[in-house]
Amino acid sequence: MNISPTVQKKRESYHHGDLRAQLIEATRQLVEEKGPDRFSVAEACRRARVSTAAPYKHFKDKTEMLLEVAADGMRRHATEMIEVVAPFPQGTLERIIALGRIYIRFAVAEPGVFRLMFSWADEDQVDELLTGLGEGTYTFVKLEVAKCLGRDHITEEDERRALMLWSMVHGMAFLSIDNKLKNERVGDDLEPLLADIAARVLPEAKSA
Amino acid sequence: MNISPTVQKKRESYHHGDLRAQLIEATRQLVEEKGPDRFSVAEACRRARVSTAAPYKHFKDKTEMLLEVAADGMRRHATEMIEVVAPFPQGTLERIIALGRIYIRFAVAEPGVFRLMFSWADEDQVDELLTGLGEGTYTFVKLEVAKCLGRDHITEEDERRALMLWSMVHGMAFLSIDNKLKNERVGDDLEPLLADIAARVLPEAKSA
DNA sequence: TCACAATGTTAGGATCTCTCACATATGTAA
DNA sequence: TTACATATGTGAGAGATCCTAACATTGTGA
Repeated sequence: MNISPTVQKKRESYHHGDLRAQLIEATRQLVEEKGPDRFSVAEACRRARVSTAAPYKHFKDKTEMLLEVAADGMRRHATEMIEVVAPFPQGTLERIIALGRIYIRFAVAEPGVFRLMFSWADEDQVDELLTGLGEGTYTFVKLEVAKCLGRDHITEEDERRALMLWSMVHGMAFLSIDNKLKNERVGDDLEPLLADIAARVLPEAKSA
Repeated sequence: MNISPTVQKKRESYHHGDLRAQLIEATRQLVEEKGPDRFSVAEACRRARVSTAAPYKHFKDKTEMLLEVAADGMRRHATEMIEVVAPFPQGTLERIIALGRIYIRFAVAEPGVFRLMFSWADEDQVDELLTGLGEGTYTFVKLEVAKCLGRDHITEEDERRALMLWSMVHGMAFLSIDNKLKNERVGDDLEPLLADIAARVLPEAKSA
């Protein structure tokens, strides 16, 4: 088992120069390759070619390394969602559908990171940073829903509709990455399914 | 830290008598208390008052212990779902709503087991048993959907509708146990939300 | 320049999973 | 009942992990 060239780096000096960033990258790769549970600090160290004690100069513990990867995932996820609605006119179903599509695509493309972002029971340490990031993104979604219903501020009704949509794509994302949809080939039919769902939850919205 | 009385048992004989069952029960308890990731075989042994080598006479490895708990969860989950529709007439939305309610309640009541049942990336060993059990339950749900739409066998359209419903409750279950719904008090409003969702996905169904 | 902060390493403690050899109980056949 | 196989426990220990402590090397600001 040799080292991935994207992380490996011949080091002639005692100090590393860029260890923190390289450890995060190694962590992200390992979380994808092995899953968040099977990630080990020791293996990330091997990839970055440092001793197993080195990470503790940069991170409090293993959890903090994973947290960094999760937070980065949240930020990229949010960025993607904001970018993906841009081509479509405000208040249209197309924007909602695009959000759902990218949500599920992210989960399928990076299931390890997606799991870290959401399904993490690690109480206190995680909740501060991640829920902050998550709430920001969700507020953006709720505003999109509000605009579909002809408003420019979020009402309780908008929150109800947004929650239905979020639950649906979130559930579909997890069912996909947990391999529960073998017989219901969702990959092919995802697009019409998303459109159908969006229309059922937001029948009032105009459609382009 | 003392031992839970439900598992502890004074043992005067060399042999245990009921170790396998008690280990499974200890595993289930620990999965709930600490989460599936932080479960350790060693601690289950302490609770059952046996050496750390004892479990390997009954289980291949740690994964097999967890698998046993997950499979038991699947069976109980399925039983609950079958029982909960019984009071309502066939083909009514009430049955669908009852299914959604019990689905989410199970997740909230036993988040550790629920996570084991679904969010488990442990490839081969798991997929055989658990997906078998899961598919059985899902077929039952699909049949309920079909009956709501006036059929007694499952069509592609039924599968589409069932998938929407499953995704929605599955997503809501995970968002709940992952504590992502702090601001959207779902606990109180779950019932009307479920009814709303069911009506949107199955508008053709009669409602009692 | 030179003390000090930053960032590496080595060594080791505590814990964990799992295996191996051995101990003890239980059941079955003569 | 006795003898032996099988089932099920224990103790010891290999190998891996997370993390800390003490020490080594380098970069930097007064």
